This record gives sequence, C-alpha cells and structure tokens, in this order.
Amino acid sequence: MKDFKHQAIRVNSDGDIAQLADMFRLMGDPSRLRIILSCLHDPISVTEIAEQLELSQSLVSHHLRLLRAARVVASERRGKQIFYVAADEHIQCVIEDMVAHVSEPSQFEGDA
Amino acid sequence: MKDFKHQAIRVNSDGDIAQLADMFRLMGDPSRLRIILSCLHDPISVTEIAEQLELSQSLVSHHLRLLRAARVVASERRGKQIFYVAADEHIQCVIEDMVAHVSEPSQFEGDA
DNA sequence: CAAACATATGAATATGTGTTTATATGTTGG
DNA sequence: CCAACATATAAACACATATTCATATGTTTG
Repeated sequence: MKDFKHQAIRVNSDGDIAQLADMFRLMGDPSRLRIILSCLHDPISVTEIAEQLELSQSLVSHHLRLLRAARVVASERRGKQIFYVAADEHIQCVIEDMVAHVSEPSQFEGDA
Repeated sequence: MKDFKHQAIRVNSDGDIAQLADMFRLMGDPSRLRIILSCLHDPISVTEIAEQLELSQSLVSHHLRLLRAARVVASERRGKQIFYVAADEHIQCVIEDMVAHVSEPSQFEGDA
C-alpha cells in the first residue's frame, strides 16, 4: 500500500479535465464497460470476449482500440490471438467505488 | 468503516451494467465533470457554478438535473438559491482513483 | 402585488458516436 | 505459398446528446 496523496484532488488544467472526462466517457458505454469487466482480472482474447458478451467481433475490436488508446486495457499477442487485460489496478478501484455508489441505499433523498 | 465486500466485483444483471454505465457516462462530459468537481467538497449555488466555470446558467441547470437524477449530487434550498453538493464520498473516491490512473506513468506501453 | 432575482424547462440544432457491413491485415499450419 | 483463422480497419448510418435561446416557475423584498 503505497502512500497515495489522499488529501485533495488536483485537477488544474483543462487538459486534465479532458483526460479525466475521456476516461469516464469510455467507461460510460454499456458494451465497453462489459468488455472492460470481461478482462478486468485475467487476459482474454478478442473472440472470447465477443462470444461471452454476444457482440460482433468487429464491435469488440473497435471498442478495444479506444480502450487501448486510453490505456484502459493492455494487449499482448499469443500466437494468432491477442489477449487484452485491464491496464492497472486503478480501473478496478474506480469500478468498485462506482458499484458502491450505485448500491448505496439512496440515503435521504436529499433533494430540495 | 463498514465491512464492504472488497473481494470481487459483482455486476450480474444488465440493469446493474446499465446503471454503472450511466454513472460513468454522466461523468464523461467535461462540463458535467467540472460541475461535479466544483461542488465536490462544499455546497455551491447554481449561479456560482455558472460564474466559476463560465458556463451559461441554463446549461448548468440542465446538467445538474441529470446529476441529481442519478444521485451524483444532492440539492438543498437556501432562500432563493439552491445549493448543490456531491452526494456521497464514493464520487470523490471514483475521481481520485481515476486521477491516479491518468497520472500513471504509462508503465510499459504494454501493447502487442 | 409587483419587481427583481434565482433556477428550471422546452424546443431546436449541431455534433458526436455506437453499431453494422464489408474488407483488409496479420499469423499459423499443411 | 495457400488456406484457415484471428484481429483490425473503413465507410455509412442511425441515434443520442450537449449546447443555445427563449421562456416559465419559484422565491424574496419593498
């Protein structure tokens, strides 16, 4: 457990914002999110993702390209196949936190 | 600190996926993300958000409606003004994790 | 109540993007 | 080298959505 800066979030420049938003946007599509989840813990080939999720191979490939460009996933060739896996543990943390949020019991309906 | 299930992420149903994706999609727009950041720690009025971010009042209001519907933010009336604040600590965690990800030094360029 | 302020809403539009279809590129085995 | 397999790419389209403009609703104060 490294000592992360757990104090305040520094998102200064517009570039930082754009980068952050890009990441969230990528995870904001159901197909892409399912793809991410399918390779969260273990590497998995493109065909296998497509079969498991019942998505076309082309669509999976398109999405994987975007995810790889944003370094959400990393790819590794094994023979004919290419295996994808979630890039780092932060992705898992992000998803876990978000799961925790959506499964929160709506607290107080804090509306005005 | 309640005992969260910190083992494996369970995202079974399509509904869960859709809900998760919705959250990420909401945070995936730069304007909306900036709005979230502006009310992350302290409540802030709509007009103040609009001024700080140099966005039109209408646009801010539109976005806040979506964010409130998804319980990303909560609203509270104080006189004429309505103050918005990030709904719970999970939102902050999610953003912190994502910041950690994008500021990661690109590791190994793990491409195939 | 009326005026001023604060926020919300609705319609319209322009832009972005997820998906499909078809095809290309790359890799292994006979 | 050719066939079969695996993945990537390009164009096209349908659809979602971010933003603006105009207006409505709601709240306080004189």
